[in-house]
Amino acid sequence: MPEGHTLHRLARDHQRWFAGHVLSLSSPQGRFSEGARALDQCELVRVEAIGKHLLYRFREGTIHVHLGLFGKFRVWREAREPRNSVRLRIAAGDRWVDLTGPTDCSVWSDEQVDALRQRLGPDPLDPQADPARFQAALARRRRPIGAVLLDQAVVAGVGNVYRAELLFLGRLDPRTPARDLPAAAVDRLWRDMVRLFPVGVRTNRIITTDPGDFGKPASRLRRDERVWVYKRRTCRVCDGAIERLESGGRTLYWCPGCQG
DNA sequence: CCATCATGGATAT
DNA sequence: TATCCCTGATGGC
Repeated sequence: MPEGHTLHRLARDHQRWFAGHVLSLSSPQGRFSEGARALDQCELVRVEAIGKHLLYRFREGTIHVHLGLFGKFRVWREAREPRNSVRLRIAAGDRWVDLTGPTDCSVWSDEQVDALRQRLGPDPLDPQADPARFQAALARRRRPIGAVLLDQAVVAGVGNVYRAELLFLGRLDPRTPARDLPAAAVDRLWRDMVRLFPVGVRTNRIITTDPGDFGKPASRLRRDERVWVYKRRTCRVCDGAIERLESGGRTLYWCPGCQG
């Protein structure tokens, strides 16, 4: 789940449930006890997402959460004992939210938040994002586009599923050096992100196909129907075999017949 | 029961 | 490029 859309969806939900409320914070697992205590019973001002990062802003400080590969939130509508692995529990009114397995959950200063903004590339889910920064970053890199799309300093929020899908939609060979891409291809990558990420936020799933093609609503699509290549065996377009390629340290799925 | 794998990323070399 | 960290689901024995 945790590519950029997941974090933006969480920010939206948690903003709705918790902003303006005084929160009860705890760390049943114990590894965030100090931070939870520091901000316990403070009023949450707002929740925001930047790329794959989640920020809970209080007047007294900010809680930064990065889910990594394993992080997960679970939501309850009635009180219940948290499992032992819960790093952070947030409670207010009749909502209980438990966070397990994050790469990071810590209290940040405003300076640290600024530094994060500095080091991340433009986030296609941010209405203010500047596509020129994305174009410029690609023009500077000779590494393969497949690896470059995972670099959060180039564009914030893309993960292993979206990168495979974006490359397929653009019919791009993942091994192409980023700076060799024609302007039209770079343009298309950005436009596809701006088009698809909000679908991810809305549905809380990565969907890059057109549900209409299957004659059913997005919520009813099977997993292999929601994507063009990721973890698929055959290509929807040419029926050729989908191949796996190690790229940027992760497994990239692509169709050699269609891409390139 | 245990090994493997996963939508991520920091750090060491 | 390799190693490590975070957790949980799954499949083989």
